[in-house]
Formats: sequence, structure tokens, C-alpha cells
Amino acid sequence: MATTQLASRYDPSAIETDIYNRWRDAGVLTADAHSDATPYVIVIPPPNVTAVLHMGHGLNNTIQDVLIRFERMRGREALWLPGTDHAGIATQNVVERLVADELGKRRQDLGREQFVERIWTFVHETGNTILKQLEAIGASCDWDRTRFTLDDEYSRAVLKVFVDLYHDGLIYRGHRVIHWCPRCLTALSDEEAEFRERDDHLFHIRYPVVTSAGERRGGAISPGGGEPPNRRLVDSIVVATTRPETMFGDVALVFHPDDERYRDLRGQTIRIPLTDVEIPIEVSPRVEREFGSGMLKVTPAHDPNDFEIAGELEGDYEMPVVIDAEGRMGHEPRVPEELRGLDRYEARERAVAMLEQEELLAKKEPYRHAVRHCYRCHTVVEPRLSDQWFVRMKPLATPALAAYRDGQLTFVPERWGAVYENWLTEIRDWNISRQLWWGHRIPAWYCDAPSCGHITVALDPPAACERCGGSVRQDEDVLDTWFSSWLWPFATMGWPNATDDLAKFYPGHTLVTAAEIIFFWVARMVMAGFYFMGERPFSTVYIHGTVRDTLHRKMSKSLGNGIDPLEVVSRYGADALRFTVVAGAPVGTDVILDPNDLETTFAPGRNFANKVWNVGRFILSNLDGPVVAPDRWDPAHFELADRWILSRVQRVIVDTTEALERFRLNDAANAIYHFLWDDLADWYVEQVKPRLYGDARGGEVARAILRNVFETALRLLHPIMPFITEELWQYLPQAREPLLAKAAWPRPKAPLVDDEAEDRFGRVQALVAAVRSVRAEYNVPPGTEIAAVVQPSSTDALEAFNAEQRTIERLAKLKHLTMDGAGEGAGAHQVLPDGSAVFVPLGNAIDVQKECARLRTETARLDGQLRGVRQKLQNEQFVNRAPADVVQREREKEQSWREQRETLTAKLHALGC
RNA sequence: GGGCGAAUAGCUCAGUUGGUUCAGAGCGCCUGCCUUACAAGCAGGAAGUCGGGGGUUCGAAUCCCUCUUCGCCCACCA
Repeated sequence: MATTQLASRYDPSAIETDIYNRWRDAGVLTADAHSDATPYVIVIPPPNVTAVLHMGHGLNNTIQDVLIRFERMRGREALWLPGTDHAGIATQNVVERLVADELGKRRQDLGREQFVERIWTFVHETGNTILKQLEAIGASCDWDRTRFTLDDEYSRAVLKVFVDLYHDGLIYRGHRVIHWCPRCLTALSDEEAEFRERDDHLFHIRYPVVTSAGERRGGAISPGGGEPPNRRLVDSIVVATTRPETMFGDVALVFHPDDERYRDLRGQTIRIPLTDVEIPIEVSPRVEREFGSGMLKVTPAHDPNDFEIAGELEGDYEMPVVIDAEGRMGHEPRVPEELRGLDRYEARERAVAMLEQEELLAKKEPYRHAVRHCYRCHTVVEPRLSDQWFVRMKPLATPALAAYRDGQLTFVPERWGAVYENWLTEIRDWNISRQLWWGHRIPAWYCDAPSCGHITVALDPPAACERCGGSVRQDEDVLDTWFSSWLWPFATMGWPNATDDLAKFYPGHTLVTAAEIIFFWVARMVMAGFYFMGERPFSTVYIHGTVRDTLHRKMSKSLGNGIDPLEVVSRYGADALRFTVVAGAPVGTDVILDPNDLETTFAPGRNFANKVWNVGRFILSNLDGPVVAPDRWDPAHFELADRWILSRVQRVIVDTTEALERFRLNDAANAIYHFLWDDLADWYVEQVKPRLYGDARGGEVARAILRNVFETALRLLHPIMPFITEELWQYLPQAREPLLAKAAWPRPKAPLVDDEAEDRFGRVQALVAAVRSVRAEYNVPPGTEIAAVVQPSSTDALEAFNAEQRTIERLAKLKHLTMDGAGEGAGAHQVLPDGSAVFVPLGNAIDVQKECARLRTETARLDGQLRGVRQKLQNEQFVNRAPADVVQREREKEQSWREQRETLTAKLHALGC
């Protein structure tokens, strides 16, 4: 193929789709369960089936793809297993809105069957959107193995897990206060009910005191404590609450058993304000004496804590539910008529107004506190007494904890391990039933016979009650979405069948995700992995940061601060996107991107791609002549620059490999970036040009090295920028592997590491930079060739300058570089880091004052450095205690700076400063 | 209430085991260049008392304490 035809600007959109299809058609993406290669497995965190690609996915999946491509090139049987999650509440909400918009109907109007049918249509139409979008960023997933948590086979696994856990005694049906979303009309787990700060009020309400005979009780109620709330009124007790509307569900007031203020009140009766309901005063150690008046109202049906307290009180208490499923006041006789049917917040206002009127409101103060909200719709959760299914978590947590503690499971960065450990240690039972229609329906059947009441739990619907033979009806509820996600690492591979995939690809290796779902998903996968597979599902959990805007706010649809990855791909290319997020995502930190300035954010990545493109174009178009294979290279023909670049290559191979192994993707990106741009493009390619255009043998060597170095660079860059590297690979003559995606990862060749060459070429670079600096300072036009005289500080320096004299002259645009002594006449002076001195004769153009000033500045800087290093060397403590090599290095510095200082002094004299 | 993280150039951030080759990169800014791979480029340059204070050490951006400011997670004071 003719590289000369390649455009000078890299156009990603012209090639990306083709390249991707080529990978797919060549089977690059498909893992082989029967290969001999060691497996490497990542299971994707399955995006919600309704999701559209956002930057968080962009980051998450780019990281996974970099790791997968890296290990694939290293020869492992790499499987990246993709798929989607049915996302119960989220998806149901989306389609509910859709139905409302389309038909103006609620899901209840359609009925369960029809509504679920509608969701399936939606899923079939748009469910693979996000997976298709992942292709655009180059994700090399094994699409043949795409899974969905509601696939038949997968669903079967979910139900089996429920049945097994039930029969193992780890799933039970419980009656307790759970988190309820009055908007989604379902129960939520603790994790799904997230705390958010809210500005509310704390209401101090007077509960009228009633004697046991129904008479008012007189006299002081508290001998001491100096607490004002209850002192003034002897006929009422003040209670602080944020939720006055729940008082109709109160069953008692309680105070702390040691609270002297109320000691005499125990056993007395008070009346719920605005009602005739009388309730007792009791004690509970759970009461915080310092809070409010120290008297707590107990509302067992609408507060989990109160539920516990009521359970601990002597005697049986009813637990009246006064707020219905939709968050409205109930119609119980306990609820005042004027409040019945009102929304809980309206009811709160009305109740408070009524209390005021009755002079039963002692105080109302602003109050900021954390309240649980539905994680899907952000409605304030209503604690609610109901029957739900729970998983007993403690036994499952034990091996998951052990795995972390004995190092079988590690976190990157490590600190997240503590979060994981803490959660597992404090773990509580998991409410897994959801009052939704979209999801895995719970495989439990209730006997219709009231006298029997048996529950049959089975994988397949029973014909009749297994105890009494009577008719049964299935539980209406479905399972929490996460109850299917936690099986992802093995249910995707065909569990419970003993499949080849399970044999080959379980357990997996790396899990890449954000910290937010450590509890929801990561910890639970580990538990399920141990319980059902007997092994951890992965060995490393790599936790990456969150994508935020420049104000450090999380990118979100509602804030409108998101970035559309597809727009970035079309404007800057997938590789630019990938490079930007990888280079900007050091381990453990958030990724800050500017949604208002895509240019600033992504241009550097695009520019780098363009650089790769152009250096590639140049190199490829110069490979026409004969090329010597590496195994026939004769080092005798190498120039200094050749040895230098080959040594640099070995280092960048080591650096990149180590960085990727340690999940330091940003280090890998930077290492290869600087190698390609600085070492290869700016120096080696420039150095090599005369040989390419000139002498035959030199050209042959140069071409061989150029080809080899560039080929290695493409391999190293491929995991991060797969498209452009694959495209350029296609033009590489005689590539051993037809596709870079399946090519081998480079191994460093130790004999090519050449410290001397690196040292010497470094001196050459410094000399060129010094002359360039002089040119710039004196505005010498590029066309004007000047001469320079260098005074090498050592034989090493002399040999280096001699070896690359032609390079120095070319790159510094020198007519001639003289190698000996000091120059004559007026000119500019520079001293190199190694002590070598350069003189550039500039005749009249020179400004002696300026030169003197510059040399004095230099001298002063060196004096400062010398002072520091000498102080150190004179310090016995330092010389004695610091490691020998550190001291040695300081001595070398001192010598080098002293030499530079001497050279400068001589210059100053020569100029007559 | 408990825990964690961050603060380095105008901006976004590197800086792993303390050692003036670690005070850096990219962007932005200033100067000069359309030098036949690349103006999405080349060359040169200015710019930071490493959040404040204290300590450990021969030596601190790096370790310890403390304060300030942001951010996150967990949490049954209603």
C-alpha cells in the first residue's frame, strides 16, 4: 500500500469503523474456551439496559479495554464478557414515563402482562444501544458471549439461587419496617435508600397527660435537670419530632430509664394530640437523653428504630399503619378526619396548623438532617411495616471477608479494601423483594387455604401446595436487580451447568468499577462466588475515579454538565477520547473534564494521534529500501544515536509494561507519549534523515532501526490507542502478525540497554539546545547559518560531539561546529550541564551587557547550588549517615558545578565584564 | 457522629522507596518560524515560598501533628 497517499491529517472517522469490523471478522474479540493459553477474564459491569453511553462508561470501559488488549497481546486467552442489566426499578420507571407520554396511561391501566410486554418491546428496540456504542470507543468485548440478566438461561440461574438459599435457610420471609418508595411503590434495600441532607423542621409537640383514671395529673413532673420544655406545663409532655404526621401511629412515649426528669411518669398515660387515643409512657435505653426533651414518640410502623423499641417493650403493642403505600394519610380512626387521604407532607402542614390552634405546638425550629431517599427517583423514603423476603447475610459474608483478609482479593487502590471490609463486618440482612413488575418473579407459591398457609419455594411452579395439596398462587413480587447481578461472573457462563466456559474462565481476574457499587455489587459478587462456585470471582478490584466537571461536580443528565462520548469520538476520534481519560485517570483520583470546552479537553489527545500518524507516515514511506532484520544487525555499524534510541526503547518497554501491570494506566500513557514524541519524532527521526537520503549502508541501518523502533512503539501504544496503531500497522511492510490487536507484546532486550549511549546522546541534546537558545535569544533568522565553538569538558563529551557532529550542525543549524578551545571575538556563551562550554560568534550582533548579565545570573545560580552541596558535604552527619551512593552523587555534583563555575568565570573575564 | 480523600505554574494534573538531574507535563501566555512527516506543527521563553503553622531528620512537595478549605463514604439523635 502506498503510504504517500495517506493524508497529512489523521482522520479517525475514516478508518475506525473499518478497523473495528476487521477485528471482529478476524475473531480477535472472541475468546476460545479450548485454547491452551492462560485465561485472562474481565466481566463488564453490565450497564442498565436503558442506558445511553456517558463519560462514566467511557472511562470504565476504556480502562477495561486497555487491560484486555494488553493481556491479549501478552498471549493470554483474554475474555471480556459484555452484557446488560435489566435494572428493575430504573427500567420500569423509564417505560412508565413512556407509557404516560404515549398513551396517557399508568402502568396499572395496562395491567401487569401488557406492561411487561411493553418493556420487552422497549428492550428489544433499544436494549443494545449502549453495547453498540461501546464499539465506537473500541471496546474489544466478546460479543458472542453477550448476556442479559433476564435471558432465559440466566433467569433460571437466578431462581435456582433463590430456591437453594431458601432451602439452605439463608432466605426467609420477614415482617419488619423496610424502606419504601411511595413513588416507585416498592421496597428498597438499605443500600438503595441513600442518605441526603434535607432542611426540615423539628417540631416540639405537647402530648396531654392523662391519669390512669382519666383525670388530669397535676404537680411538677421533674425535680431537676433544669430542662425548660416540660417545666412550665405540668399537664403535658413535650416531644420533639420531624414528622408530626406520624404521631397518629404512636403507641407509646419512651424516655431513658436513667432519666431522672421523667422517673415518676413511667406507667402513666398520655393522649395523642388531636385524637382521643391514649398511650402509655414507657422506658427504653435506646433513647438519647440529650435530644429534644429526652422523650421519644414510638411509631413502630413508620420508623425502623421505633419498631425495634416497640418490640422490646413489655406487653403486646399494636403497630398501626397510618400512611398508605402512596404516602398518603390512611383512613384509620386514629387519623383525624380532616387529614385522611392527604399527602404526608400536606398532612404534616395541616397537622402542625391544628396543633398550633390547640396550643399544642411548643416550638418549631429549622432542622437540617440526613433523610433516606430512593436512589432511583430521589423521593423521600417512607419507612413501612410489611412482609418481605430477606437474605441472611452474615454466613455469606464470612468467606468474602476471609478472602480479603488473607489477600486472595485485593483492591487497587488499597484503601477501598477497608470500605469493603467495614461493610461486610457490619452487614445486615438484605431485603430482596421488590413490588415491581419488571424482573425475576419470586419462585414462591402461597397456599390458598388459610388453615394451611404453607409456602412452596421451587424452581418450577408446583401444581399444588406441597403440604396440603390445595391450590397455590405465586408471590406477586420480583427480585431486587442486584439479586441477579451478584451472579454475573458465573451465571453469564452457563451456571449451574458445568460448561466449558466455566471451566476455562472462572474464576476471573480483574473487576473494573467505581466505588459507588462496592456494596451493591462487588461485595455481593464475592459472596455469591464463594457460596455457589467455592471460589472468588476475581482477584483484583480496580476502583477508578468518578468523571466530574471543572467544578468537581459529578457529570449528570440533570445538571446538564455531561459530555457525550460519541460526540467526542466523532470530533476527535476514539483514540483521543481513550488517551485523554487514561492519561487523566491516575489510580484513585477523579477524572476532571470540561464539558464547556471540549477543545481544550480533547485536543491534546487528538494532537498526539496526529503526531503518531505523521511520524508513522514519514517512517513508513522511508522503508522502501532494503531493511536488515534485527538478528542480522551488526552493532559495529550503529551510530551513537542508534544505540541511544535502542536503549530508550528497552526502557520504555519496561516502563510501559510495569505501569500496566500495576494498573498505572496514566504512567503507561505518558511513557509511550514521551517516547514517541520526544525521543523518536523530535530526535531520532531528525537525526536519521541524512542517512535516509544519503549513503546506502547508513540508510540500511537507519531504516532497520527505524522500522523496529516504530513497530515496537505501535505495539506499546495499541492498548491505549488501538485504532490508529492498527491502521498504521497495516502499512508496515512484512509485519509478522496481520493484525496488531493479536500481535505480541514487546519484551525488552537487556543487551540493548546502553547507559553510555544515553549519557552521551544527552550531551549532544544539551549542546543543540544551547545553540538553539542562543539563536532564539539573538533572533538569528533560521536561514542564517552560524558557526559555533565547543569546549568539551571531558573525553566522553568530546567523543559524543565528534560522533554526532553532523547531527549537531543540522539540528542547531550550524555552518560548522569547531571542536577545540575557546572562540575569539564577540559572541554568546553557554555552559552545558556537563561543564562543556559553547561559544557562538555573533560579531556586532552581540550585546555585551546582556551577555554579562546572563553569565552573572548563571554564576549566581551555580553559586547557590554549590553552597548547598558543599554545606551538605561538610556536614559530618550527612557524610556519615546518608547512603554512600547519595554522598557520591553529591560529590559528583559538586565537581561538575565547580567546573561549570570555572568555565563561566573564564568567560566573564574574556568578555571583560 | 465516625471514616476516607484532595490542596503543587493562570487552568487540568503528575511527582511510587524522603536525597537541588523532582520542582515537572499538557493546555494557556510571550517571542521567532508555513525548515519537503506533522501549523493538530517546530524552536525558544516567562511563570509556582508544593494550602497555613509546628515537628521528626544530616536532608521534607514527600513522614508525623495541627489548623483552614473543598469533596466523598458510612451512620436507627427521633
